[in-house]
Amino acid sequence: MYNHKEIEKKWQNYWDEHKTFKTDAWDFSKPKFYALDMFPYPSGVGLHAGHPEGYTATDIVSRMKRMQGYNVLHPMGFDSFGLPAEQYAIQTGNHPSGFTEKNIETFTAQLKMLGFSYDWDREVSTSDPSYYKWTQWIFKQLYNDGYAKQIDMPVNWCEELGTVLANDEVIDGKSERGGYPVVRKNMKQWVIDIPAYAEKLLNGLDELDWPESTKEIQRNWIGKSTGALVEFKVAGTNEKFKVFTTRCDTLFGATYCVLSPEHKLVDMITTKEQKDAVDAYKKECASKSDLERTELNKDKTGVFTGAYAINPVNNTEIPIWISDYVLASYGEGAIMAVPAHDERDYDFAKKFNIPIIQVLEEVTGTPHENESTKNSIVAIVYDEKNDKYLTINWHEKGGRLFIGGSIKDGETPLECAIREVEEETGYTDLEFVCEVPKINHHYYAYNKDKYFNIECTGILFKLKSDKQDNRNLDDDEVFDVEWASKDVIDSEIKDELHRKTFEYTSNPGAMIGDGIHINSEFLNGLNKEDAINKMIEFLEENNCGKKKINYRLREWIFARQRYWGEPIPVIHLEDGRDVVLDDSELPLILPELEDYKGKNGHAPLENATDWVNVEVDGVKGKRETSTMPGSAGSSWYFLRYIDPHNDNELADKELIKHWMPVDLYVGGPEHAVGHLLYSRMWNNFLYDKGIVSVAEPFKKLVHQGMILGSNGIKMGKRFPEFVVNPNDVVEEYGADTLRLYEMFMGPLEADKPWNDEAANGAHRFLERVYRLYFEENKIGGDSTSLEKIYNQTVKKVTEDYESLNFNTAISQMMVFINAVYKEDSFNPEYAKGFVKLLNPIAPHITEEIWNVVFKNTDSIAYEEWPKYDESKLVEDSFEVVVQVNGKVRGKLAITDNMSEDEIKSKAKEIENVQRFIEGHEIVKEIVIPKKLVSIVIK
RNA sequence: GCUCAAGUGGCGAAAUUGGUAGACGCGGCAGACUCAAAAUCUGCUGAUAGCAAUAUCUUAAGGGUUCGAGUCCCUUCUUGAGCACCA
Repeated sequence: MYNHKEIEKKWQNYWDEHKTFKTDAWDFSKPKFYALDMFPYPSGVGLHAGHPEGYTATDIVSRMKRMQGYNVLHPMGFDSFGLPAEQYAIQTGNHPSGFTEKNIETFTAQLKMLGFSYDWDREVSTSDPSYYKWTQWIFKQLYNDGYAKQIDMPVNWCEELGTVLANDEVIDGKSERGGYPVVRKNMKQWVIDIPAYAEKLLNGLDELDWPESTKEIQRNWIGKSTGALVEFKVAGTNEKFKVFTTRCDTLFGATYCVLSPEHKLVDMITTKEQKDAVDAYKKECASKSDLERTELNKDKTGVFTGAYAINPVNNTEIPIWISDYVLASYGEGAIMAVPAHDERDYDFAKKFNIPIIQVLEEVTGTPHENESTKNSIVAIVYDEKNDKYLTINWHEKGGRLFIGGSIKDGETPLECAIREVEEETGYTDLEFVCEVPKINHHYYAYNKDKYFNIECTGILFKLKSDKQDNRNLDDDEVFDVEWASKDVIDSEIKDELHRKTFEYTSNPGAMIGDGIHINSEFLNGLNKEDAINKMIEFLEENNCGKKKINYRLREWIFARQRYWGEPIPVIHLEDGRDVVLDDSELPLILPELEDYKGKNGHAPLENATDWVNVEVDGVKGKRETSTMPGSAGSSWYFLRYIDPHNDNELADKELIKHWMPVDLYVGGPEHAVGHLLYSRMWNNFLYDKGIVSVAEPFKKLVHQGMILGSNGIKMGKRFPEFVVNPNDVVEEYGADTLRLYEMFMGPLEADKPWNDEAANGAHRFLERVYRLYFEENKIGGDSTSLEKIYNQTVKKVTEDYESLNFNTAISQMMVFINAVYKEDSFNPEYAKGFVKLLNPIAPHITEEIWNVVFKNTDSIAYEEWPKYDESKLVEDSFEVVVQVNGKVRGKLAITDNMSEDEIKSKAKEIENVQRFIEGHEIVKEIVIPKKLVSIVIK
């Protein structure tokens, strides 16, 4: 039995005293490797079981890279501004820094207890003035360049928390922290103009080695959409407004416009008659929170303003409505509505009886030369009582169809449909339900030997009664009239036009897809893409619109009415000017307060009157009292680690150039759009300023999964009996076991339930290894029979560490140890090699073996990583599988120099194979070298 | 509703380009050691049938491509994540 407590303490002390993992950042003689963990918020409860997972992953890679001769930067720090420390301060009246320091101490002790190879001399914490000096300095650069600014904007205001929240801190209209209601409110706000970097942030993603899903989340969050601005004049006035649309090709189908209720123009254009209704509606919207707005999103509401807009392409006057389905914050806060080709507009138009004009029709069938054209209908008659549809069955002459026919001169589609149903089936008692979008169909008529291109209207009827008059058929119309269920229709109606029409009638609504334009003058006949381009050309020529790219990404709200954050280094002067502090005045240190709670949503810093009131060049002013959000300090910490004690700049440029980007970054997926986007923006900005050498800070990113309770549910307050505390595991089994087990549980990225028995199994493996080295004196001999498996193990473990597949690396090491047990001994070279392979995962036990068994005085940390001999991996004989018709029927041992024919005949000699091929004709024989023989019989 | 990811034994999971499905571990069963237990070591362990050799079935369900599919294609279901009136 090995004493993990003694051994782990011993080596942790050794690493501390010898500063084993101190990195000389200026040593450029070796290749660099920067392995980074997302630094924790030092809460009062200490590390949970999930923390060590990601930290162990980077630690394993760091330790291997050191042994492979890299100069490794592997730092740790603390994201120490934030709400819990602030609430502690409010409750106790003490300054939060003491609380924070104490928590950092606890965290540090716990991290050391787990044996991570951090260079502790590089520790940073974001609440340390020597750190936030540079956070303020970066803010100042953003301010000077116009990216940090104050704007009047609607914000997410949380009354309970007394602060403004960023979009990603609001979930379903409630605050992420605490779940309190959040309402929209207009306020003057500090923001960072992250949309200015939208294009760079979007393009930068392509080159990154990140999980595809995370890149996709960021792409969606940035939400680029290419479209056009179209300018509408308001009839009878000089007013104009712009709309953003991605579908300017449908402009001929615009039958109304909608302004958001907050739109500037609303009051100016509303007519007297409509004023009361508009005002009431505006009031109703203002009192709705985001939550209520989204909850009600199915049912459209809105009010007509009484005003009309002039469609610039055809000078048609169309009504202007207001509705909260149009958001003030996106695009121009106004839209043109094309109900025929937009679902939301369709719903709205249906509800308020606004006309719908189809300007795009779907194309079915295959075009052909010399087509005749005509207009047709497809009529679908539904019998509600029996849940069946009226069809005609031509049998082998043309299969099953609905009722179809050509529109005669002077006939409307509806009249035609009624006539055709009567002529072909005799049914006359029909109720018209709806007409669906027209389809442009190409087909060949056998009976007439002609190609046709038709415009076809689909019409849906309900059968009112069985009343059936005499049919009026042509001689060649030989078919049966049959009622068919939906299943029969799905399987038997093959004609594309009829299927499509049926689909349209089953879910009536807007036609969203591509097709060719109709009712659109100069766009007629064009597809969507060509029509968009042509329309943009038209708009630009006529000065009433232009191409435009819009982003969903909003400004990053950069101020909180809280105490425990970085002060914003700006003074508001009485004469209206704002000035930013001189570099020499940074850091602007947080003043101590008597009361850390702000009153009625006012920032706590307003209480520090001595600090707030200042004079600049004889002009009185007040300091900004909002502080920066938590995401400020974490947006650049990876740069500070490179040169953490530099007083003159955020980090030495030459060092940044050498060490950036981060080679491996591991952290939870919950930061996909917050921290990971903000960091990228700051780094891109600093890159543009020439301070950082690369635009993208994190080359490779991996998200660790969650460690779930043994009940398969997220650990937490809900099921406290299933919460695993890493301290307990270290106490019982040791840090090496915790590290090994968490890495063995499954793939790093997956969520995995904890299992006490399996953790014990990991400990058993370490015991097994320990005994092999210490108790049984098994080291010695030449053990050539282990040659292959040893080399395989070195190869697999090295590759798996590199690709972060730790679970399979461990499994391979277990296979190796099992083989050694069978062999009863292994030679010193393999024994040493294995200790090195295991070291990154279980550093304490392997240091102990290296020191005591192999009598080394130095740490194993910088020993050379084992190499494998490729030639030892190659087998000289193989077991080949013999398949008959794809099923394994036998196995065959072959040597390397056997010819294909030899293998084939040997395969056929196998008794069990003969049983299956006897009396059958062999159709084919396939030989895959070194893998299998496949015999195909008839 | 839309987008993405995933579904493999009793459990956690393996399976380079399509080529022996279930490596490794947990749990279970048996044996050795022991007065006994624990620990340890050794063997067996997807299901069904059979003394066995072996056969049949089996990677959420159904279909397809292929000599051969966990892997590729289509349809459906389930779970998780993200977005949610983004014009």
